Amino acid sequence: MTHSAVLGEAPNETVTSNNERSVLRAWLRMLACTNIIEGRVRGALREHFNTTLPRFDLLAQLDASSADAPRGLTMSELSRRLMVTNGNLTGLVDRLVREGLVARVVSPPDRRAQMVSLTTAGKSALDAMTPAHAEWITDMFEGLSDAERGQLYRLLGKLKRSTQAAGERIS
Amino acid sequence: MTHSAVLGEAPNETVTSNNERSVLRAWLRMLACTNIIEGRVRGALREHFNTTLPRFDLLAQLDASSADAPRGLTMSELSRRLMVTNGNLTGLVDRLVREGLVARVVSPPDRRAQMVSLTTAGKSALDAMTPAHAEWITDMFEGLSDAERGQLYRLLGKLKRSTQAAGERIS
DNA sequence: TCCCAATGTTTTAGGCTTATAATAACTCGG
DNA sequence: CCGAGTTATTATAAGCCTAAAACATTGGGA
Repeated sequence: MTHSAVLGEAPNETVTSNNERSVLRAWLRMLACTNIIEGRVRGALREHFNTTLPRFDLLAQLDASSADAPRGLTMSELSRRLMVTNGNLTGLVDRLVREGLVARVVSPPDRRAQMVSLTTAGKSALDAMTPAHAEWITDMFEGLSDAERGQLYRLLGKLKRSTQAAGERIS
Repeated sequence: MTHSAVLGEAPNETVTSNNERSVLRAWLRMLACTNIIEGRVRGALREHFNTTLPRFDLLAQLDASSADAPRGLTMSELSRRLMVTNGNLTGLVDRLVREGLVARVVSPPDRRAQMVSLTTAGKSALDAMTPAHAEWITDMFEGLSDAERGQLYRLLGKLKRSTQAAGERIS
């Protein structure tokens, strides 16, 4: 922790502080890692199961919610949990219904709402994909020890809280 | 903004190892952080500069390459550096040309190739955005100390190498 | 009862992204 | 010099994603 880091940079030609540079370096590396891993998962889902990451995520979310909500989730609740817009979900669910993996039925008590749920075929498809998905990720993290994974997890937790704090400073 | 934080559930404890769970936890948290930060940057670029992240990235890449390649980059070279497909770049450059931020001219020595370069307006637009962009990122990393940022950077470097090793195991 | 604000969903317009196919221009061996 | 293979780019088709507007239904007062 040098003086310059605390007190600000000497008046060089550079406007960018060391502080800022170290942040940008870390961010760009994190972005690169995420994109590599996500890209591999997308490619593997396509190659092995002929599907896409958003579809897998949707099926996984429905399955995870099945204890909580055995009759399924509404479009709005699903879009909240998947952190995507309602409009996006409309098309995504359309395609999964067409493939027979999810069912969408009007909710009797509120005819505006649609209950979306996994079909038997959807559950089977998900069960086939889940172990492979876990294996792909595990394989890509193989170079990190258990301790390092824990350290990464802890740091990312701190980063997540930091981003939330930053969000509140704006709002 | 996909890949919901759902997969950490282990409905079958006997199959999913602790090892695998710790990997999935770390991965989902990293994905969450990246999506949060990237989403904020996208929103801020749109709100403050009425532009998008891919366009900003393209301008930044051209600027970063200007020492290396003062006449600009070809479409293929640009797509390699931005890690997107050629077809993607065609539309992206189209829009930036329409906005007057980049120029695209046929390369005299090889009439198949297009040299893409920043216009004066493009350079000005980039210069206006760059400090704000750095500030947004810095703000979101504020909760991490210098040492923690370094630690994160180091761990991510190891992760990146790990993913590359995993890629070679497949190929 | 009827209106209207709130809520749930879809539509629309625009942009990003990929894989694959098509087109254009270059290079080089014969 | 000419055709085959290679390389650079664009076109196409499909899907993902968002914001904003439109549409549909509900529920609670006046």
